[in-house]
Amino acid sequence: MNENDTILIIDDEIQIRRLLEISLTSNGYKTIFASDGKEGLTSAATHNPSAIILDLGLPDIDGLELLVKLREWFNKPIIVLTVRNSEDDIIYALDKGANDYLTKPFRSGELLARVRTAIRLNTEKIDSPILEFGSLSIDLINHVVRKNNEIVKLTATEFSLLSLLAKNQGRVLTHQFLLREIWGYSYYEQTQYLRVFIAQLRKKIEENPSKPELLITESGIGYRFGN
Amino acid sequence: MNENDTILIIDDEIQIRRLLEISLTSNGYKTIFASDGKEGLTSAATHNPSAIILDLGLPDIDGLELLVKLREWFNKPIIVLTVRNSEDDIIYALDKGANDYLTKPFRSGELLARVRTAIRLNTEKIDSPILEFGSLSIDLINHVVRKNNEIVKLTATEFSLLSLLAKNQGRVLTHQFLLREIWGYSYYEQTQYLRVFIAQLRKKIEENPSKPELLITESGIGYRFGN
DNA sequence: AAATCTTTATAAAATCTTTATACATTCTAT
DNA sequence: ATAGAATGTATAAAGATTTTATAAAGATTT
Repeated sequence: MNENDTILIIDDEIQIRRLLEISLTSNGYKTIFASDGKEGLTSAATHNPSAIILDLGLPDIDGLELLVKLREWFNKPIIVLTVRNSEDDIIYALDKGANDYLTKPFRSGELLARVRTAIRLNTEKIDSPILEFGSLSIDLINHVVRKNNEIVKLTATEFSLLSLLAKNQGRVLTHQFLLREIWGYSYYEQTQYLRVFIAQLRKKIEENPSKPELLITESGIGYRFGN
Repeated sequence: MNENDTILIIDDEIQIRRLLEISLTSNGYKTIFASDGKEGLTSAATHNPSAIILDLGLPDIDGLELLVKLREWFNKPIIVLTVRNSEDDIIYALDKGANDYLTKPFRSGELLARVRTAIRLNTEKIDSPILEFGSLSIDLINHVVRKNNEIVKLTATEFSLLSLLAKNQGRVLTHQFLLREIWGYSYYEQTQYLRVFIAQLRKKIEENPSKPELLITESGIGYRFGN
């Protein structure tokens, strides 16, 4: 379930960090910590966590500013956890892209439930468990791809790439986006990786790999799955 | 924006209903009310609201039961709004599919922000801005252009030019402006580029490329999309 | 040792730029 | 008012550049 979910905590209070670490790790999450805004930004970029818990009172920049900066590219849940209880802050944070807003002191069971909810809402509309496209089926939960009911053997990277494209069927995903999502934040220039893996996928899932009907090239932009 | 969003309020307290009605309608939402669980279920089914605000203390059945029943088929946001403040209730409600949980008394600005957030999170990945012009559609986010529902393959530059013109439908954009926006600041004299690309676009999207109806020439000035 | 991922090399394809040419429109001098 | 010049436009096509597909070698991981 949440075995691979990493939560980034951006907060400089030692006690809060301890508390969060205990309750999150004992519920199967991995945790990373950042104690100021700058560290938070780079950590989000390098680790690509499944969610961020963000304090607003940071030593270097205001948490709401950081929220806005993160939202320029970070599309996973951001849960604000802060002592600031003014309605203005709450409204501002939610309207700037926060998924939830909790005030300290907080109850750790509730926080956990809200983390679960945020992650669930973020993934459920994408992850219908089995995607079907003609004779191709992609089982996202069991990591199994079938073509004409026969299992196609894909490597981990091939599967990630295929499922990311398939989940966004009909949409052009840019080279940058694909590279950042699958290889990591700093790999956005390694376009060649994509070409190699797209070619491998086409060999495995296309009826006629030289005339692809599923994995479509958008020259100069990226790739698209299906129409 | 939220002009067509209808919110169903399932709550039997008159004062809460009045308060919610005022703040929601004055922010552009339509409201429907149900005062017990049974009415709530049928109302959700018949009106298919964009979100539900659910009180847990209902006269006929427990709100958490109703939540579970609703979630069997209702996939839009459900925001629980209740006096019940026990952590168990909060965790249970969130894990059973509530999108948010607010306790009474509540601040109406915050409630509105949470409603906005819930609706945004529910829809943001599903629909993207699509420009429609007769049989032509331009999906700006997914970078897909369709004519009579068939995908028109455009190059990156062609797409930029078309979407820039279409976003400014009816407005004349000068040669200089178009060249600077798409090719770069110093390209403002390369009017010939525009002619070449406009001609290519007309071949791809006009019914009759020699009598353009979408990409209109404004001689000596620039080009215009549509009327 | 086998499988997978990364990197390099190269040919092919697609796209963009530039040139050439024909057509259309506006302006000007008679 | 009209011939002719000047300006603006459409389009095809050649040339240059960028992007892509693919195989295969090297590195890394399992």
